[in-house]
Amino acid sequence: MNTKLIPPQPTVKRLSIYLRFLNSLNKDVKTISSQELAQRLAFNPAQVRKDLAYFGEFGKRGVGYSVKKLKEQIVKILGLHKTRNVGIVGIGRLGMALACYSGFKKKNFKICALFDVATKPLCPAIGEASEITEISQLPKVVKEKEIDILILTVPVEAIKDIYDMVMSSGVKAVLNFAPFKLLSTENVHVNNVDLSTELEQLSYKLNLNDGEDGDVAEEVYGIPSQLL
Amino acid sequence: MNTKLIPPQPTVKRLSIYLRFLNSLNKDVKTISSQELAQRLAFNPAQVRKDLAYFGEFGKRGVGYSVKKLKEQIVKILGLHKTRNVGIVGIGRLGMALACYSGFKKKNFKICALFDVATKPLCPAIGEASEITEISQLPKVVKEKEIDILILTVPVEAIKDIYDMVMSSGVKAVLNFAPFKLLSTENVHVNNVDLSTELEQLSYKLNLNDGEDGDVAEEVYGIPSQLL
DNA sequence: TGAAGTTTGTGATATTATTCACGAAAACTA
DNA sequence: TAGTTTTCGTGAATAATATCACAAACTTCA
Repeated sequence: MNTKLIPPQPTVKRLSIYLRFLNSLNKDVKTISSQELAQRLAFNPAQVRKDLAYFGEFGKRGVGYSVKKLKEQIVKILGLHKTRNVGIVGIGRLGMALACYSGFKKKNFKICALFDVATKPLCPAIGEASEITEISQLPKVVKEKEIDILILTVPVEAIKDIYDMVMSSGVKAVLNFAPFKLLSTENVHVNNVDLSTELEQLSYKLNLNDGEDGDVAEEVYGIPSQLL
Repeated sequence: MNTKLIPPQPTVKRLSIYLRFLNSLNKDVKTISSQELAQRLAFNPAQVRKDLAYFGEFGKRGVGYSVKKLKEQIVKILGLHKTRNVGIVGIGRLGMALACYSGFKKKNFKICALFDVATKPLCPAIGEASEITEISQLPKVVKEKEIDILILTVPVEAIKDIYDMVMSSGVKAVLNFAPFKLLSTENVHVNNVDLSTELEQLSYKLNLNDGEDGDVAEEVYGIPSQLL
């Protein structure tokens, strides 16, 4: 086995996707092959096997992978068995939507602080963190509540004001939704999600089709209706 | 020049990022070099040049790129000069947040229909599409309003019910936020955005740091405080 | 038991993407 | 004008990622 090698980032990304799919499976599916997994998710079977083999030998030849065991392994690899304390900075519509999203709770992400410049009316659905903390308190609260991850959903104009505060707060990871690419530092790992970029990708594809005909050939498409 | 070649997807993704950065620039910055662009965005200068060279020769040797001209070119490449009609399916918190997000309007994405199972109270900020259409009307409305892109923000349980309707509606592109990977077909290009996956990536990084010490070396970090 | 059928794990190979390195073009300097 | 500096565009080299292909391990069934 090649456990010593550093797994490539794409592999880690796919692990999330595998896990999500495994979780959606009916309870009576006890075992799954790389073939089946790959087919459903439009990956290559060898790729699935290789991804998993980076972390150990989870499969059984002639059989496939035990769904239960595989889920446990991926959870462990991704560190999802540990509870992570999450704070959200900028409680607009998007921040609120994320704060209320139940999917996070299920995966051990615990929203435990909400930061904003002003006190705003809160949705009642938020369990843990039911009030808004003034943003100047951020460094203090990050330390007190041992927040691991900050989600930034502030308007882009506000990014500059809070950047230094966030990066020096002691938080180890940041998920930034503001349309402004924040760079990782030695101490803080930043992931940028840009919703506009996603739409723009689609626009590009549409534009290709508009322009010239028959230009989007040779792409491998999945099995449309096979929704599980 | 190598205009004939098909540009790789990563290139298209970066174009969005270049454009966003160019737009954030002060008006008096007339020209920018691949060096400067790369430094700010943690890319390689040669990569920036190559990305742009796929589409033409936009730069001037010894000078750099005209910011104004470059913006225009990228807008054209991504097809952002054309107005795209967008519908949102599933008007929960996230759907509402996207519907109200002003960044889309600026980029010629026009939210012109909101679909959901039930009529819900609407936020007043939405201009164009100020009421919710019952989801069964989707195929009809997509055709009537010539909707190009559907954004799916339905709960994951609802995906199966609407999948066929969406894919056969005549829409050409889909942006799916439901935590379930939808596959593209010959006629419909799907982009999946999974917010949980993003958090899980961070969890993985945190987990690496937790586990063993000094294991996250050799990564190139950007210039932290250089926010423009 | 043994032969046929599956499916894993992985070395070898192919493909894709990034970075280097340098000639050519433009600008600036004196 | 000639020399120096800057910066592009791009072929070549490198690195990263994905796919192929096959031996080994396991199951099934006669």
